Formats: sequence, C-alpha cells, structure tokens
Amino acid sequence: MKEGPDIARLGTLIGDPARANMLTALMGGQALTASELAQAAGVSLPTASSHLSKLEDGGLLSQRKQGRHRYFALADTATGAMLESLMGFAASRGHLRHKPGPKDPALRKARICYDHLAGDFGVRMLDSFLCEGVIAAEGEKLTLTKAGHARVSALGIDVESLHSPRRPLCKSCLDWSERRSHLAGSLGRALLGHFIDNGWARRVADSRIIDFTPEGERRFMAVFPVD
Amino acid sequence: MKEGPDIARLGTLIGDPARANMLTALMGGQALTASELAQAAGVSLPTASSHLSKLEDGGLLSQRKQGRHRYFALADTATGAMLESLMGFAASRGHLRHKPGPKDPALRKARICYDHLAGDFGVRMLDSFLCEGVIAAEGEKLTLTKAGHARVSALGIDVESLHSPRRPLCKSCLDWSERRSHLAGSLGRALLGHFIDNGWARRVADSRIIDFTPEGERRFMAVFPVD
DNA sequence: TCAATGCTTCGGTCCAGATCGAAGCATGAA
DNA sequence: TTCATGCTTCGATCTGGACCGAAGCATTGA
Repeated sequence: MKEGPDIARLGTLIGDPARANMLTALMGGQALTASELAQAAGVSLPTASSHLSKLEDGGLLSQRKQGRHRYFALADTATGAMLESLMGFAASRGHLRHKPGPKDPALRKARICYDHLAGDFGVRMLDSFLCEGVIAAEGEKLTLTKAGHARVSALGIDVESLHSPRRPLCKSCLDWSERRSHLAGSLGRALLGHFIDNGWARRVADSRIIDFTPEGERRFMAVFPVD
Repeated sequence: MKEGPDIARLGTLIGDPARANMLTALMGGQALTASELAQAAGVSLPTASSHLSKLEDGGLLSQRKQGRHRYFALADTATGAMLESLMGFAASRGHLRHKPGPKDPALRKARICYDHLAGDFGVRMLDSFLCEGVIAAEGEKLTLTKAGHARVSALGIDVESLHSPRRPLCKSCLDWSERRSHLAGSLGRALLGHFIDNGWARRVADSRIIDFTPEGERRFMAVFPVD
C-alpha cells in the first residue's frame, strides 16, 4: 500500500485554492513578490506568507530576496511542466474557471522599479551593456568594466559621483514582466534620471509607467542596440 | 486572476491520503472493488465509498457494477499518465513516504504502469527500441518504423490488431524512478502481456511489482540489448 | 536618528471535510 | 421466503489547517 512517491502531499499543496492561484500566477514565468501573490490569490499578506513557505518547503518555489522585496518563482521548468500537465488534464475533465482581464502593456514596456528602469526597455539596456562589454556579469554580480566606464561617461554621466559605501554601482534586478535581469544600483538610477532629464521619457503620474517619447524611443534603441 | 483550468479541484482530489492510496492502488491497472480499495486506503467502508464517489465525480475513476460488487478503475490512460507524472515530480522533490524497504528496489526494477512496463526494465526496452531503429522519436511523439513493424511481429505480436482510433500505438510515458521515458500505448500493453503470457514474468499480488524469472530476465536482456 | 515599506510570526477563531457506527438498499444464494 | 454479503446513506463527531489582526523584524530612505 505504501509504495512509491507521496503524491498526496503534492496534491495537498496544489489543492488549496489560494496556493493554486499563486502557482497559476507564476506560470506566466514572471517572478512575483509576496504582496503581489497575496493579491493574486485573494488572501491577506499573513495568509499568503504561510502558503508561500509551504510551497517552498514542498520544492515548488524558489525565492530570491532583493531589498525589501521577496521574489518568488516556480522552482524550475519541471515544476512548470508538471503544472501544465495538471492543467491539461483538468481541462480535459471540464474543470474550468473564468477568463482573464487585459493587462497593461505599457507597464510591461517600460516602468520604474524603485528608482531604475525595468520592463522590456530595462532588460534591453542591460542586454546591450553585457553584449558590448560595458558591464561584466559574474553570476549575480555585475561590475562596470574599464571600457564601460568610458562609455557611460560619454553619455554624460559622472560615474565617480555615483560611488557610495551604502549602495553598489551596478546590481542585477529580476524583472517581473520579462523574467530576466535588468540594471539596478546607483548606475541604474542615474541612467533613468538621464533619460528623463534629457526628455527621452517621463513618469506617468500615479503609475509606475515610464512613457518614452517617439524621439526618445528612437534614440534609446540606437544607443542600446541588441543583435 | 481566475484563469485557466481548475487545478485546485484536481489537487484536492489527489491530496487526501486515502484517495491518493486508492489511486496508487489502481495504478496497477486492475479494477478493484470498493472493499478492496477501502483496505488499500486504510479507511472504513463508508469513508471509502464517499471518497470513491468524489473521485468519480472528478472524472478520475470509472466504475462498473457487477453483481453485488462494484469495480473501480482509473478512468483512462490519460489519468494513469497524469498520476505517473505527478509521482515522477514528487520523487524528484524527495517526497517519499517510506523507508527504502525491500519492495522499493523491486518497484524500481520493473513495475506495471497502468497497463505497460515501467521501471528500469521499461526504460531499457524503449532505449533498445530507439537504438535499433524499431521506434523513431520525434520530440514526445513515438512511431513504429517499418523495420520495427517486422521486428515486433517476429516477437509474436500481431501489430495490425493493435491499431485503434481511440489509442495511439506508441506513446512515451515519463518514469518516476528513472526520470526517463518508457513505452506506453497499445504496443506497450501488448509487450507486457507478451512477457507474462510467455512466462518471462508475473505480477506480484497486491503490488505494482512485475517479477521476472531468472530465465525471463536473461531472455529480456538478450532481446533488448543496450550498448 | 526616525519613518515607511515589505514581509513574517504569533495568537486565536472558525469551518470544510474526513471519519465512523448504525441503519438502509440492493443483489444473490438457500 | 429468509439470510448473507457488498455497498451507500444518514447522522454526529472531531480536527487540521485556512484565515486574519496585531505585533515584530528587516531593509531602505530621509
């Protein structure tokens, strides 16, 4: 009777509606904060926190602490595949729910993340920097290269003034819409300030959206090429 | 936030230990009576009856009445495949429910997966088929080659009679103990039947274990070589 | 330093559902 | 008919765990 793996434990983890909602939300591939997952699940923050630690103990989630936030994501692709297979089976038995609402595309395109650029544009910028050797990546660690120093200075940014004992110059930050990293740290902040000061973009009131002008977008694309 | 299929309901069904035990017992492919399932689950008859009707409502089980008995079985092969995939995932996260007893190695060596051979032997058989061009793999899809048709027929299996509009001839099924694929589908079923009919192996009662005789094992190894 | 934010822990409430005994229905055997 | 068997339904109990408010902790910003 007691043979093989414990599917009951897995089932219990997935079987709670709040946890299932969280897992479904994470199926998009984006890493989400505890607060966002609480809202997605429709429960309070303490309840969500409890669920998240259970899911992590069960090996379904991985988490990454970043500043005040805690980002959660599916542990690996096998987890996503398992959930997808469950969804397929559930759908085949007519266990369905409702349709989703529209998402804000502007938020995915470019938004502020604390103080630096995130979204499609933020990811593109870091990709471009890595590709051109402006920034070197060593695991999670990002460092500005000697060539990068010159390149950023040429943009009109005073790199020396950005050094601080309290904050790293470059830091990688996980992007929720792209599920890839973008550039944080004092340099990330300075670059966003640069775009706004030069009229390439502006902040939209009461929103995290960064709105690029057509000209600003053109110049951004030119300055940060991606092969 | 309410999007996609309802995996919570499915999880709840599988998440109860008694129900999980019943489903595991039915993974052997045999139809079992309510009393037998009650014993397998370790609960009283009334409790088992309640669980069984829930599983049936959820589309996981089919039942047929026969005299005073009521026989339950997994609804279809998709159900077996879904459960096996859950077991694979659970095993990968270390969700095992027992001390590694004497039954465990036997289960890993050769066991029945709904109606076909799984475990070390099942994986070896498919590996051998792929290696010798009996079966061609194209992603998840498996097809019997022309040469394979002759080869399988030579084993004494009537391939023509296996074709069915309801079930594929060859299908890959993820093996939880090996974390690799073995052969499912009507051909997989026929091959296991062949081994048993020819006395190479027999089913162990009240278990998913397939017990190969020394001679059967010798012939199996000869017929399905792996480099 | 203090205040704001994001999250966890603690303490207590509450309820869905798992459980079983007893009774109720079938079916089959005599 | 009468009895035995296999299973379901009913009624009642009980508990695991989902839930939230308040307090606590950690990080960041001012």
